[in-house]
Amino acid sequence: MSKTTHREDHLKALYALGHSGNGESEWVSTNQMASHLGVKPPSVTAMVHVLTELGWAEHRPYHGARLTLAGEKLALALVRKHRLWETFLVERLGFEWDEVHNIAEQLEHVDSVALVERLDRYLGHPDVDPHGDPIPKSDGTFRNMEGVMPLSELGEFECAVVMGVKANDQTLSAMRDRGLGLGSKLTKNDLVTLPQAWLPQLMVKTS
Amino acid sequence: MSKTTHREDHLKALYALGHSGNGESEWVSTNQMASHLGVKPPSVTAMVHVLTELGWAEHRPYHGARLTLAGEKLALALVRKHRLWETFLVERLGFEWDEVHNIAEQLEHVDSVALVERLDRYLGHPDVDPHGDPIPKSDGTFRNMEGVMPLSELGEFECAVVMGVKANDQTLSAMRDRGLGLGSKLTKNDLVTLPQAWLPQLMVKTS
DNA sequence: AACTTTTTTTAGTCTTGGCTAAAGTTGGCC
DNA sequence: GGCCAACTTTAGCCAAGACTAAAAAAAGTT
Repeated sequence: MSKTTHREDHLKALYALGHSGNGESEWVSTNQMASHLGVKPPSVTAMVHVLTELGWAEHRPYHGARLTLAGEKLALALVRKHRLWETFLVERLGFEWDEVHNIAEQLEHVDSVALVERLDRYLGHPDVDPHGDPIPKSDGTFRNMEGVMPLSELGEFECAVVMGVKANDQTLSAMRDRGLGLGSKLTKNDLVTLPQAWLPQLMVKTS
Repeated sequence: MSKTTHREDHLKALYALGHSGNGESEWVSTNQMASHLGVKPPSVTAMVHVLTELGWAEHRPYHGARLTLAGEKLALALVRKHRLWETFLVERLGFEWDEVHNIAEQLEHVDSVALVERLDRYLGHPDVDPHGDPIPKSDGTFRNMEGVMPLSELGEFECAVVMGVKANDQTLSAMRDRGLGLGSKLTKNDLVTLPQAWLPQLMVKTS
């Protein structure tokens, strides 16, 4: 493992264990991190010192560590890469959802901004990965999922905007051929004229 | 870099420098390998000892190293992965063929047999990568490249087709600017108008 | 409040791969 | 054939990250 990969793994552990979902980054004990990473506590202590030196984490000796804002941004970028790759592996290569974690773990450490952005575009800017976990955007924010739902579940509406597409290669290509893409505006009429199979795949929001 | 990645890099160097095209694995000096890998000669010596220990290379002190049959198999698997990823990056993600080498260099070290096989299938079992270099099959064999030679060695001809390009990223980019790519048709006239340095780099076949 | 247990950090060692400097080989040239 | 230059290996050191064992701090118990 490269120096970078090691640091990234510890950042991810801090994020995974310290992100209780409510948005606050919590203090994480070195023991927790050690068992999460499959490593002994002293190794974690050493790496936490490094992360602190880099300004990515803060450390209260004997109490634990937590990410700084900078560290959290980096962690989110990793989560983004991981979930995009998982999406690719399942939706494009046909892996089962339970086979992809280890592979994505390796792919997420590939260093290329252009690659991530192109992969994101290729996959149709998915909001969630195959496990249903949300995929952070490049700026570290999550897509606001409020009001976004499959076209099939939308009740009455005047005009809806395509916010995401969950479909395979072939379907995406067919959609593109019909001029459908992110940001496309749909009207009631489309509910009838579009292939019915697409309705659950088109994630939309009323506008 | 992981232990494995290091070994793989040295295997690849041995393959790249010792494969003169005619099929025989030649002796490669540690100096050559060192400058190819961007490392000092003593580091190469040390790794060559490791590869020898693993049965992947043989070493004649003060003369050089070369791959064993086992080493060559491993090297071919790496070349296969590298070229499949390059193909994916160009054909699916829309990268230009001069942008993909460094990214593929990282991707090729991802360890998963299933991933390579699925990627191969996803891409339609391609015979050559975006540079026109043949992609080894999983059994280590190549597509038939008979009749393909550098433009510089082509005698009389009416029309030739570009089957491959052996050039660095900069040159590739310059070629692309001139509209040159795989499948481009060349005529006698191009022998004069193209930069002379490109003639040995353009692998062509008469048609 | 003192003692014990648990957790965390520090100290010191190992491995792997890098480097420089020095010693050893090879090979060309007079 | 001997000498010099170039190349290669060996020797010895550094860095990073893992580990074990021991010391230090925190927390729980009576």
